[in-house]
Amino acid sequence: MDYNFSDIEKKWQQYWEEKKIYKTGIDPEKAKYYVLDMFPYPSGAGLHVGHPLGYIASDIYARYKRQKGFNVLHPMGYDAFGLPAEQYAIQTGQHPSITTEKNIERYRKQLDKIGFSFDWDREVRTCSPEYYKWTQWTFIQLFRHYYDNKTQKAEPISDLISKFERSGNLDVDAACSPVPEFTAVGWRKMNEKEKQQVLMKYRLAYLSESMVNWCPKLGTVLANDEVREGYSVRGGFPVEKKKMSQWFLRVTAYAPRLLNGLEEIEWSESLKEIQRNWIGKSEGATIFFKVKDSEHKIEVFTTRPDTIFGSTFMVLAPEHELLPKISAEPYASKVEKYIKDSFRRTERERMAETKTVTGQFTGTYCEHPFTKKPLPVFVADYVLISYGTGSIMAVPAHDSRDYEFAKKFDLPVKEVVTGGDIEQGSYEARDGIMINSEFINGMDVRNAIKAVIKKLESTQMGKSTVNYRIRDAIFSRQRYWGEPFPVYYKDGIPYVLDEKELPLELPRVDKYLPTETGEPPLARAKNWKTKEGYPLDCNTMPGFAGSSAYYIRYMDAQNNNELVSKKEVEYWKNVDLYVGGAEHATGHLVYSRFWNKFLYDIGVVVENEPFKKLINQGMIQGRSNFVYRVKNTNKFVSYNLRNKYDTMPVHVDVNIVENDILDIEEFKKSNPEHENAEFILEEGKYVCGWEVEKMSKSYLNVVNPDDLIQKYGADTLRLYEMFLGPIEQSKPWDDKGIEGVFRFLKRFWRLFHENKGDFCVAPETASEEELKILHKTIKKVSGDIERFAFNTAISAFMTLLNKLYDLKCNKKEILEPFVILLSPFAPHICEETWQKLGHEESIVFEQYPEYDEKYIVEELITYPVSFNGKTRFKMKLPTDMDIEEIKRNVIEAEESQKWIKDKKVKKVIVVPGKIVNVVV
RNA sequence: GCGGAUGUGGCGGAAUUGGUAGACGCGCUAGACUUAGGAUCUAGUGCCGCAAGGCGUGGGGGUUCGAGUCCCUCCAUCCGCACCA
Repeated sequence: MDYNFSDIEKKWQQYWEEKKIYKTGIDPEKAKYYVLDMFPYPSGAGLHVGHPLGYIASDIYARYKRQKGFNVLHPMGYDAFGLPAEQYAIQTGQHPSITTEKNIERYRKQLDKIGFSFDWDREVRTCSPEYYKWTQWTFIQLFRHYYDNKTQKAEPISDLISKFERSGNLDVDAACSPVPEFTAVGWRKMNEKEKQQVLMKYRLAYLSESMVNWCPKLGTVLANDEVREGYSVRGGFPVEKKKMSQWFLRVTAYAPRLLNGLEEIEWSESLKEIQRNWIGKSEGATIFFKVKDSEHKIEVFTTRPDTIFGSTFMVLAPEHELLPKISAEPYASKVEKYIKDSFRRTERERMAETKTVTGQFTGTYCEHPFTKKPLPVFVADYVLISYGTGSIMAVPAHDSRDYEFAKKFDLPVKEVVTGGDIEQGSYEARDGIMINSEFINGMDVRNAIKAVIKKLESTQMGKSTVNYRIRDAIFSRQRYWGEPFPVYYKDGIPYVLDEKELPLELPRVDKYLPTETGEPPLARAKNWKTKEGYPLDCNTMPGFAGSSAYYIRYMDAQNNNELVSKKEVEYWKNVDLYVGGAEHATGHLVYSRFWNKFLYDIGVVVENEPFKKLINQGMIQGRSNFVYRVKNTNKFVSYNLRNKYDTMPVHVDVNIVENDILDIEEFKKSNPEHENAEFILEEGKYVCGWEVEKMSKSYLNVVNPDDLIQKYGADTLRLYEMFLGPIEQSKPWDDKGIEGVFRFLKRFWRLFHENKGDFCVAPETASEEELKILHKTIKKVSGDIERFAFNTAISAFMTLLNKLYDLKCNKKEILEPFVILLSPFAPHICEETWQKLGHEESIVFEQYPEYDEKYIVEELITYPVSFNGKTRFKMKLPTDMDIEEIKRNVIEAEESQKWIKDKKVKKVIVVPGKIVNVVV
């Protein structure tokens, strides 16, 4: 009987589903293990061969862990809110939920065919009200909490109010937006609106006016990582700056914990480094510069307080709020013009001109905190409002941008650290001795920094400061297809709905576009207000809202009363293994860590970090094929002959090319235009060229898993995707080679069947040699799975199978463990053979074989013998032979004489069990 | 500019701690079986050389009895971030 993969796979997929094999629940007898994949956005294009790569890896690991006796939680769901469905809705008028539903159905069918071990009873969809009820619920909690720097955690706003009533905000050390100081009396004097405005500065979800990336074409605000070079990443529309009222999440409050938390999780160093850079901690000092003849102070942040005596001017960002207040005539109007111009310039223009320095004197001077000398104040767009305080003390001698600026505006350059040549350029290194710097002269940079900070603090002109690059996340989107905010406005003041009102469901609208007045689509909804008649917020939440806590919801997906019950979360805790793409390094993986830490603070979850171990699977790129059309003809010339003609490369569908050889007949059929095409062949074949590109429909290089499953079966697909190479490496997809693993499975099948095709395994006891190779494979494969080296595990299976063929071994004693070992990789064929071996239970919970050390050790070791580091021959010696004896044996060996000859043996190095090296 | 990753046969890749470089697979070559084969099996396959042998892990240098692996330096490719004070 042949290996009929399609019958076998259908049979077992049905069996698993009917018996609910993968259904999981709390089992206090077993240790839990939570394996999670990043859930997909169900796009209209369906899965391509790159998507399942990570899912296959995690599925193998989940199956392995089950057989190792763990209670494995392995769920799947859909990140179903998103722009493509909304765009489609705009074009067709069809509600996005319909398209989304359809796409999900297709994804599910494709996923099912690959044979994953998901517990589908726990499925979540971010767009279903039962799910987003809890996204909204969490938002309400964020609104009702602030971050206390003393306790280093989120605390209820009600506590903050009692503090205000007791002593105002003087003793409060909290993460907040700039807020004036007030006393208890001051607090009590405020009216409701004023109180709410103050509280808003403290909330972890807060409303704030801010400069945002406004995309008029999309009618929406974009996050910084959604804008590239002044254009929207999706759609490529121009983006401009605009002041808008937006919801924010105070992610910055958690910056230190987000940074420190990285120490305790097993993520790749490179990914942690990306997060560290994103959080961007820098230590330095805040220094206040008094503005001459004014009450105002300019606050700057610097990492080099030691260079303070080298500061010769000040620069503010164009957006800086002090500018209009301090600019003095006759410069004020010029400053105003400069600000306007810089706003008009798009990000792209500003970036294109990084070489040209621009700026404008404000007519105002600051006082140097130590020398009391006047420093001119400039506005220039090389200073960014979003970093630090939006203002700097310029030290041209020791900062290259300040240096350029000083040269252009003819400002003094004062050297304060030795080591450079300020005629040539700035000297930025931290090596050198302080000069021209009064009380810090002669110190090195490190000590000078300490001394300056000490002095600043004692004179109250500054303080030691830690600054973070990370910014609060803008949380409003002016779109339809997202979670509505559970927020209403009373007298223009935002209040959150009571939890009982949740979910606040998306209303129907006539169109999925902004209104004519530029309001978000929800403003089109009739009756978009509370029962009491207060208007509801018209924004929706961004994509990361729904994906920030989905891993928690899986633990208790059906629970309608809580985000997650105590019982469930105390059992499942957090994700042990998370598998997904590295493109989420700064988005999703920062936000969900933030989200989790907040939920931890308010006692909903029990772990500080959501994802203990994380594996980034590499991207599967496309491998495009080309044919070469002779210009202005219908003639195509084979790859290696193309230079003899004037040709043009044309993409050709990779599905009609095999090993770069074009299927000419299929090519002719593919397009009426090609029906009469002529071909110039080499050696009777048409060879195509190739290139690595993104996998995309337009490049005709999309490989669909369904087609491969049809041709080879899911088990082959699973094996091949893993066999391709290390999981973390990006690589182009290439079908060539899939035959190899297919052949392996066919050979595996035949091992259990006689020539006639009947199932047949031998009952005899296995030989020493057979047990040896089996146990070595057990050791190798389990080790490889533990370190996610699935490609080498598959090699080990192939080696074992080849060896069993050599030994003509089809003994049950060997084959049974073999089937279990292979089952996480190729579950269908293994269930089938397992059943044929006489087992009634599914192999899914069969105990994973353990290796026995006694079969691993060898009595004889083949030593490679080298002379001066070059291997010359091999020699079998007993494992337990002592070093001196090995030396004697090697030197006296016949083959050695040839290499020693008349030379003197200087030294013999023996590494027991490894190698012998003779130095002559 | 800064940061990260990668570089090994015709191809995908292996070598987990400095110890036989090229496991395993593809492809290719030759042969066997078969009505046939895009099935299966056997043998071979890093490069140069008839051979003995020599050369080989992006280039150059170093440490070591011994380097794909460690150090220095240069080059190439890919991916992040980008006026970060």
